[in-house]
Amino acid sequence: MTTKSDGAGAPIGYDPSQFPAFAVTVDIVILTMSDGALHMLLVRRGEAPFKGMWAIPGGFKRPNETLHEAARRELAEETGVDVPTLLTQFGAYGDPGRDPRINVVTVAYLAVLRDVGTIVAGTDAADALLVPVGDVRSEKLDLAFDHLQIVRDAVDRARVELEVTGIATAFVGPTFTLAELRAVYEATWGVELDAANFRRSVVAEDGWVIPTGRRTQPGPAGGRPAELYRAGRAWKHGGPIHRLPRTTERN
Amino acid sequence: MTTKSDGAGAPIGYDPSQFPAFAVTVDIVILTMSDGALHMLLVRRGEAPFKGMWAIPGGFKRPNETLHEAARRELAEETGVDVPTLLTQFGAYGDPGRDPRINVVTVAYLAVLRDVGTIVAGTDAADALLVPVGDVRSEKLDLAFDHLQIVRDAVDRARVELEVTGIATAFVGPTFTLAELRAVYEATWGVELDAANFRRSVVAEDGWVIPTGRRTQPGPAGGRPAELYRAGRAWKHGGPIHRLPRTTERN
DNA sequence: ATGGTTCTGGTCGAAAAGACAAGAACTATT
DNA sequence: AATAGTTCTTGTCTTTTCGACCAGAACCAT
Repeated sequence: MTTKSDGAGAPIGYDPSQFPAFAVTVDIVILTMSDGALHMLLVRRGEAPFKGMWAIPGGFKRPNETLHEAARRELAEETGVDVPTLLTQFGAYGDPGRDPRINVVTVAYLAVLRDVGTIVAGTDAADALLVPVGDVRSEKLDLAFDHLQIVRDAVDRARVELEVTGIATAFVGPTFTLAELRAVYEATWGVELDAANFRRSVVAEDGWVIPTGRRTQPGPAGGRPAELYRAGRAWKHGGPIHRLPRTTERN
Repeated sequence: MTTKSDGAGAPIGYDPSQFPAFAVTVDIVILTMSDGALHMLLVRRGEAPFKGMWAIPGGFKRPNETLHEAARRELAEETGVDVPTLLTQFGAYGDPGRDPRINVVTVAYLAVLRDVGTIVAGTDAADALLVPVGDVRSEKLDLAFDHLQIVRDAVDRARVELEVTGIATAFVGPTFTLAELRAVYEATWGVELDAANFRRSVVAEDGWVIPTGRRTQPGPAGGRPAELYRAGRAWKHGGPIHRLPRTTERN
């Protein structure tokens, strides 16, 4: 049994055989926009348990690295992408039996990326797949372990982050139209926003987006060419809150 | 080394000797209001390392319990308090060397409680102390391990929760005045709010607080007796956002 | 030219935020 | 008892923001 003699936060007078041993892993949920819908990256498991099922990329934490470094390393190893700052830790999962063989506690990270092509480049493409998040959340796609719960939490967190910080610009390219940016909000929230009001709300926030002066080519259906913007400073936690305009009934 | 052959989220074909072993602990930051200021509960370490220093209560996770259960159990063991729903996980910490002896990954929880008397009752009072959070954050009080960082993150999280959910009512008693509730916001945010506007903002939010019809005894300085309220439904994550009124320049 | 589509800017009413004044209900002091 | 000081509550006013909707601008297709 554990020593609870002094009530301190960490074990006292322990030796390595006195506490239950756990494996610690990190899992990374990669979100990205594709075809106007929110997608995420999955990998297929090649061995038991859950052989053949889809899972979130991840792996063991090593003793000589931080959790954040482990997540960054695993992501780089499996996808070839280096995302130093965009990794956000959003939860730890340690239910007994979540891995049928050993005791595993996993720490989950969230990354929002814009370019899908460079993501799958570094890994075996046959084992990696970009799927709509909606298919995962609606259980049209079964995930290994408790990864469904992890994905749900990841999307919830992404919504909050989207509202509080400025990571929405991480979803789009280095230069983007406000319609693309609006699509990110609409896809993650499942709502429809007024284009005019969204524009004002975004532009009014000082330094959020910076106009480049250039314009896009209109789509095949025509339409007025949209102005191109680039991302301003991306706010960290604790920055001012950016509320996105709500939409109400319309007639 | 770890197998990264298939790029799946958890180890494949492993056996218990194939992955680095970690101890997993849970730490609980207990926040409460006392004398109009935000306080937190600390325990004193009786043995090395960090002997004699203050630390957050916590302890080992067991293999047959969830992280949440572990936090709840450790909190009950050390403080005699049972808080089934108010425990919020807010971070995992696993930097190498954060415990000088073994590899420890800790999962941190946040609890906001109202009644201090019942908290310290269940434990050895000599080892437990309620201190102002300000003293910890300003490093007037040294904490063991990386607990200072954990406390800082806890308060940051509490502020967000306060703004997004209705847990502010968890800080105050079962029945409270709006001035007490306002003090919670002012203490955690370090701002001053207009009493009249705060009242409206809180009462307008439907079901947030419920008037009891009774009144308080005025303080020694007199003053009009305040109406007593009790907490309405406490909103969970995903509920409507309650913005607290901002205060601007005054002259 | 004409109609359809998409982005941009303008306006207008409703709602909310914030400042401030005034009243209400108490205690303490003279 | 009258008065002053304190604290909570209510009222009102101005300013800002939100959300809806319309009209124009700039493109495509036929």
